[in-house]
Amino acid sequence: MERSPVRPSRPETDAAAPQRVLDALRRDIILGALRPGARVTEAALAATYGVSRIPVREALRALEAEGFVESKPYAGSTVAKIPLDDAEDLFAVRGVIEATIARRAALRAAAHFTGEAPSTEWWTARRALAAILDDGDRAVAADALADLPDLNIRFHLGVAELSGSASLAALLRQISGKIEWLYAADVDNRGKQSWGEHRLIIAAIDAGNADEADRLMAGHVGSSQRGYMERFAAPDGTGTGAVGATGTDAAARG
Amino acid sequence: MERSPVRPSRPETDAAAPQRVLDALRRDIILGALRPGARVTEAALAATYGVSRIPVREALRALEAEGFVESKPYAGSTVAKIPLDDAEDLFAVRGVIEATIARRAALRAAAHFTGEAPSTEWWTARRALAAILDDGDRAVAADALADLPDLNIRFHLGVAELSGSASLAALLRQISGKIEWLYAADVDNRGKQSWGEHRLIIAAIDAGNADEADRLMAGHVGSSQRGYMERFAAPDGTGTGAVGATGTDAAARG
DNA sequence: CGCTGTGTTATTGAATACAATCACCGCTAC
DNA sequence: GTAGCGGTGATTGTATTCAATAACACAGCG
Repeated sequence: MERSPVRPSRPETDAAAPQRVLDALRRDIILGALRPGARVTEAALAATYGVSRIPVREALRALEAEGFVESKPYAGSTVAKIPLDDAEDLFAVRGVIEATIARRAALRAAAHFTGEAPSTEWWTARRALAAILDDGDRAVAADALADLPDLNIRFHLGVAELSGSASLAALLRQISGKIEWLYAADVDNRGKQSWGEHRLIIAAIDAGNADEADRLMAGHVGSSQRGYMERFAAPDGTGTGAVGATGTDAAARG
Repeated sequence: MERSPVRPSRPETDAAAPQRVLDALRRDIILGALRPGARVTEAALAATYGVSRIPVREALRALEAEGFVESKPYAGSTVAKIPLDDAEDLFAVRGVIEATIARRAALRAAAHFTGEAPSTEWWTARRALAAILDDGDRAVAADALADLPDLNIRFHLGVAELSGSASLAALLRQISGKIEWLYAADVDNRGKQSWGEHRLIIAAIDAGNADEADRLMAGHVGSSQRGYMERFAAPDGTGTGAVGATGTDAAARG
């Protein structure tokens, strides 16, 4: 059957395609299936995921903005270098961002005690957080440690949504991707003892105790940082171990 | 009227087109030419800039990642709401990021005293910074205050490059865009007295004095924050003025 | 008179087609 | 033997075209 003369194809719109490719690619990079320096060509990815190059392009550009790939015009994209040197600084900044988020979430909860009605988005975020906490507890009980990294990210992003600050949530999203990348570079998770701290943080937020939420979250991130530093022990001498004035300030405050 | 059968056009590749559209759009949003809530359609922008919808798409997606526009599938893009409520938190986080950057830049300079040779990129960044400082001084002398906001951004991003931390530089880039947006929402610059502090910061960095660089940069951002807060004085009561434990901690440290 | 359902329109999403550039390889000259 | 150089292939960048969805207006009905 001949086709109509000016219709060489039939574009099938699938608005979720770029998101799928983006998530899959980012997971592959963070988990190490794609090593730093590896070339990622649009055509290959398009064939892999069964879509055209256009959605693949979108995903690659998003990953470039997130810092996971590097692109040069007409020269293609490669997986970026893992920011190992930035580890301590990233933890320090993350500590401040997360503590600020926790504080703000608690202030928002406190406002609910003084008569202000919780918004719909707040309830949605709070319910999602409860589900995440339950899932994490189940995973800990079943020793399904492989599920914890993903749940951990979702917990922290959930708190960010609870805080209502889109700007801080965006910053956290950007930085936590990098940190998960650091972790997955050698080990896949930092054990389950830190999961228990999550309920304490949520309790402080629910109670509207801003100082306590700030302090607990800072300590939570700080112990995470210490666990990382003990494991990888800064083989290079770029001042690590002495740079900690800001870092420990943020992590050990309170 | 039939057209030539298989050649309806001739794509002219211009790899810089998305960047041009991105920069122009972001400037229009930050400077207020495009108000929050305004609809931005791909076709209109394509006509405006004389390119196809594809580069416009790329620019819009990048702006979405940066938080300046919001998009819904098949529904179009609108300019996002100015994050006024996040102002204090954004300043707090920016203070920590910038102080960390200054500290790291100073540590890098200190390494040069102990025998490590400066890299080519370091020299390039240092030279660019010197030029920016001179340009700013000239602008201050000529009372060309309109040039200061742009020079200010370039100064801070230049220090980020000097620090050598691509991750922190990316975070700063994201957050400083938001802060400039806040400023430009009502006033265009915060005067010229703060420009003089820049040379002091660079002097501390060049001397390799990490604590001093950290302290000066934190104070610099802190006074910027205080200037903003005095001007806009939180008309809404979202806890502003009491949220400052983290904020003032980062801003007034030292 | 208000509301709902439907048709229309405008706008985005994706697939294909073509142009421009870069990287690599072999070749030639010294 | 090595450095410089041109050709060739591969890959990205953009323009056009068609499909699908959302927003909107209007007519019909309660």
